[in-house]
Amino acid sequence: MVRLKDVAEACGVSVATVSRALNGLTNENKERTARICRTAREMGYYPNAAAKTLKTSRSHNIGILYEDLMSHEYFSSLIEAIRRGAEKRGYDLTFIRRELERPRESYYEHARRRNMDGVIVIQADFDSAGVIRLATSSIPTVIIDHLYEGCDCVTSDNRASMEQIVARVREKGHQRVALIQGERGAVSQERLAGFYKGCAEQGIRVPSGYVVDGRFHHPEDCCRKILDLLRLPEKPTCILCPDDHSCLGAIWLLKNAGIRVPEDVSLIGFDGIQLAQLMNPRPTTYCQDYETIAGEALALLMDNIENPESHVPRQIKVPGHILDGDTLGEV
Amino acid sequence: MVRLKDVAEACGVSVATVSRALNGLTNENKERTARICRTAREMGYYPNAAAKTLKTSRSHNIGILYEDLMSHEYFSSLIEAIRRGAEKRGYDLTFIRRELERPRESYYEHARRRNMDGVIVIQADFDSAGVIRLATSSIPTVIIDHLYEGCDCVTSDNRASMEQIVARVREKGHQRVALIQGERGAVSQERLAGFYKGCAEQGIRVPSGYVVDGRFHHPEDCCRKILDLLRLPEKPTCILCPDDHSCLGAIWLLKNAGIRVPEDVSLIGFDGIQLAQLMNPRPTTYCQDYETIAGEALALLMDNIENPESHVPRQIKVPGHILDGDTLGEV
DNA sequence: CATATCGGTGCAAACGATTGCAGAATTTCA
DNA sequence: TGAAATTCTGCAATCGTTTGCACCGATATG
Repeated sequence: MVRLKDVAEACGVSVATVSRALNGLTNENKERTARICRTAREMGYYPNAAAKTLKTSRSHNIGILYEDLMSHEYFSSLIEAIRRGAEKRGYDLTFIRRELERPRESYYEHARRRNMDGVIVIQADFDSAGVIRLATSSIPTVIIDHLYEGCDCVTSDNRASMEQIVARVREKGHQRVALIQGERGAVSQERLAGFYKGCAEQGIRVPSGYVVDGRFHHPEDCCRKILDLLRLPEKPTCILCPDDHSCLGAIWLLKNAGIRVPEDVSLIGFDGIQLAQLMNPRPTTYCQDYETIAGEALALLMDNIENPESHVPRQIKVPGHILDGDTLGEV
Repeated sequence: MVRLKDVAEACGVSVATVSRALNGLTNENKERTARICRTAREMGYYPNAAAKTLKTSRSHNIGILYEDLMSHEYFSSLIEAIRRGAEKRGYDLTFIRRELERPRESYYEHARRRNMDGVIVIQADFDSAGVIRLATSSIPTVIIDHLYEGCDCVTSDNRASMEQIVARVREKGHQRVALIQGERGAVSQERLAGFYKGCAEQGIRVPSGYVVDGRFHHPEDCCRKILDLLRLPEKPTCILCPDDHSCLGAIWLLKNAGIRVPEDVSLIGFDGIQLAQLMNPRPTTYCQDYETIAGEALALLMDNIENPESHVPRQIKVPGHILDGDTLGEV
């Protein structure tokens, strides 16, 4: 391995000079500096990240925290977008280990041990001690899809999304609209608020029993809740599902019960996963703009990393858009 | 940050002693050792990975290389499986940057700079100089879904998979079976060989023009090739697609041409992605066992990392299985 | 009792980079 | 031309670990 020292010897200067030349802490156009850079390149020199990190306590490495579900397209697309952004800014991405695996190492400790400059939380149990510890620690952290007080957060504009969806549903003539929520949390709260607001604006009455608790990414649960809703005396004509995966799974499962979508009931998804566009029926859904979400998250993180003193935590809401499919019928 | 030195002072011993105590290089049961470990824990000590790496030149970090397509379920599932395995063995995973982004940093240099102990190549242009450089370097490398001479490789048993598929297709009565290949490469070669062997065994004649070049993960291309095949004077009744994504996309696109699957033509996919099971029709496909693929890849990598001298490169073929769906009809 | 053995300990030198400091070289300006 | 100002350079300390070496006390052996 070629060290700074080797380059220094080859050039007949000190390591300090080489270090400064390579890092541009000296006049670029000076002939000697140029020669050093060229020699370094020729010798195949590249800096040792560990040494650099040790000395500067900056690793140019950021942690990605998610607990499972990476194989869901929404999350993997998000990670991919983050990766592209991080690359562009000269950062690498390392997965944070799940706490389960290493008994005594918390997320926080892992991030510290690896000298991570910051962490982006993609998907986790936001009520768990581990995540809270991380979010309230001195390590710059950005949370996606949840809201913590005093912490950088990026989410889709869940409230507005619901208002838009309700408006679209109303356009199609629906008067009886139900909502299946995902797990309790900031996202669900926002969506619920948007749902009520949208219904109020559209003059849609929401009978009790039209808003039910459910789970994200859980087709069976979603299907069960749909069947429950359809057994109500005054049954809904359109049901909003927590996400595309639940929605699509539910459609599949409903077939067994002889229920067709959208003929018997309209369904709306959430996320806008690509592959779903190859489905039959294609879900009508709300596309989250994960490119922008990733970009905003990185921007916040970079600001926090680079200006830790002046950085003020923000909560950013990213708008998405409705994608029309086949699961929302006319009434 | 708590350093070894702090623990040493608190215990009234030298840093060397603490280091040895924590790393178990001394008699565990000794009372003093136990006390040091306890104190370290109480003080919230955890080792600094950068310092450790610098000194030992082992980072316990492995690189993941893929160039795009992470949002495809097959790849994200594979990465997830690798992550779980790596975690269990005490390793972290870091993405290798695409060469495009940083003009002068190659995959090899990135891996070296970050002191990566090894690299797993998930998906890449296997003919590119960068990947070859990496695979032939001194950095332990495992390739998934390709074969390099003298390098650890793990793939599905592509040859056998095709034989099985052809047998299943024959069972359903098909006599005219065509194959759309993915990009040229080891995987396609193996599948082609398996296809011919399977056809020979089943007594299926393969007219010229029944084997066409195509692309992986490219629905439009796949659809075009299918239409071409269906224009042949003696048109096939069953077509094997390069992968599920192409197959599903093609089904969707074929609708526009008024072609129904499996009524007008049977299609077979490859990969066995989960979400496809919620589709209509569900693809009949070959499930790759990515848990096992990930496990084998890690096992090879670990062996290479830990016994670089005695390690001999191997090529492992992992069997999968056929998943029956709706796209293979009876003739 | 003297000597060899042995486990445990501390000292100090690495690993490969960055950076404050002081002095050398260069430039600026009178 | 000479002094002051400015830029560049090398020295050496440092980041937090690991580890070879020498040493020490305790135990085993003759």
